[in-house]
Amino acid sequence: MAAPTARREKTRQRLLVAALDVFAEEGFGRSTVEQVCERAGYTRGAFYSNFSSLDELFLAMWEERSSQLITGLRAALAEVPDATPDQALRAALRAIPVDDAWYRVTAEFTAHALRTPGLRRVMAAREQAIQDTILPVVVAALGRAGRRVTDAAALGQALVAVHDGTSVQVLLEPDSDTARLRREELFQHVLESYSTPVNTPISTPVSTPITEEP
Amino acid sequence: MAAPTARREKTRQRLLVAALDVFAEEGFGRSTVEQVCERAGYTRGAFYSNFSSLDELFLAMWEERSSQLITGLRAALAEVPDATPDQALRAALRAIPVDDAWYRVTAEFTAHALRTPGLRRVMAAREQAIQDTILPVVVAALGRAGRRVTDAAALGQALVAVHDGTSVQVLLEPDSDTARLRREELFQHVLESYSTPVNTPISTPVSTPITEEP
DNA sequence: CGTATCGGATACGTTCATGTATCGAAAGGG
DNA sequence: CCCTTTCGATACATGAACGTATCCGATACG
Repeated sequence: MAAPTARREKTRQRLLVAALDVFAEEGFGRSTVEQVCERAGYTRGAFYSNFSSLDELFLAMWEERSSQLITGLRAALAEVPDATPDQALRAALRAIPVDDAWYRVTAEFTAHALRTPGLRRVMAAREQAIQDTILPVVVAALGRAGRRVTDAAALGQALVAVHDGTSVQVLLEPDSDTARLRREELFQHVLESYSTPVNTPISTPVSTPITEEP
Repeated sequence: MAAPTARREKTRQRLLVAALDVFAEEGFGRSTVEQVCERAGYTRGAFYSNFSSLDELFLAMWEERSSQLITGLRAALAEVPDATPDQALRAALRAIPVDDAWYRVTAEFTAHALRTPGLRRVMAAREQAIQDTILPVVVAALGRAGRRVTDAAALGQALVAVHDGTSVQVLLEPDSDTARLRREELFQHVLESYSTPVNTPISTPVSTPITEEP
């Protein structure tokens, strides 16, 4: 009973993979248990033996997938330990590409999470994990470039926001890549805005000076 | 026949209003025609007499709602013609509050649009309209503050991205408002990054890592 | 007023997804 | 090698949502 027997694990895995595809194509709300099973090559019996509801599968799939992304991101960043901010940025963007299918699923999951109190925390935690993964690398890279980050937490939040916000724009115009270029531009502006050169002792804060300490 | 008779218009309107509520609560995919009708105080007969599918209703509702938002935004900005960038920003954020229900619906609509080719264009057009509404005001305000915008289109895209990206973060932590503060902070950084003081003759080009200006 | 048309309600039949309960086959253990 | 347990397939009953076709009341119009 304690052993998740290889077979079981495999079908579970195939169901999770199938779920992403189906949800991306049909939308979560419009997806059915049978569609997922069919795509995975099973019948509903297998499903109900592994999950109790589509909701549960959705959560499991999203958690697995997003933690895979974080892992990949961490690995990619670890490969360029001495990167400049620009290089680090590019490495990160390469590790987390703007994927159409994944974006759709994430958008729906977000909506779902916002209306399901328990899931809010899950999402918030995931977002925090992303920031915790990026920040040390970004701060270090900026440091190497002679810049000190003033408010790391704020920078982390800003980077995630920029990623999320620009992803749609990039996906909305698949043919042209001006959106993609502007996206990188924006990232660089943010990196600059949230850091100051160590040489310059005169720190000129923006309009509202916010240098807080939690 | 050409006249949409007052009665018809009223029920159509009530259906649209009900739709937003239902979609926000249940999610679009999980919503049914009957739920919408029930909330609006009609039966399915009324629905099929006005719309041919939930998809059609969804689109109609989203278009109406979002153009209302743009109208409101335009009006709010028109009321403060001599605003500083900071004032203009606050006026805009007041006109487009971060609304939980509307965000959920928008998120799902985005996902839906990304998987429905025809809707992509609709969304893209709407995004463009938003930028066209904001930009002149923002550019003017920055001008009054002695700043010239270098690349207006890029700024518009950035502002929208920041709005979208930070909205989730604000909604994810409803109790604390640090996210909300950081959101404004980020907006201000962006306004600064995409403009340069007219005094300074040395124009520092955008992309590559550069020093901060003023 | 009377009448014709329009708009929404009611009443179908049908399809489809769900969840459970049961059965058979594949692993694993002695 | 058999026996037990586990896992997924099959069968079934139920309920829900759909779309249509029809009917009736309200509204505009002569």
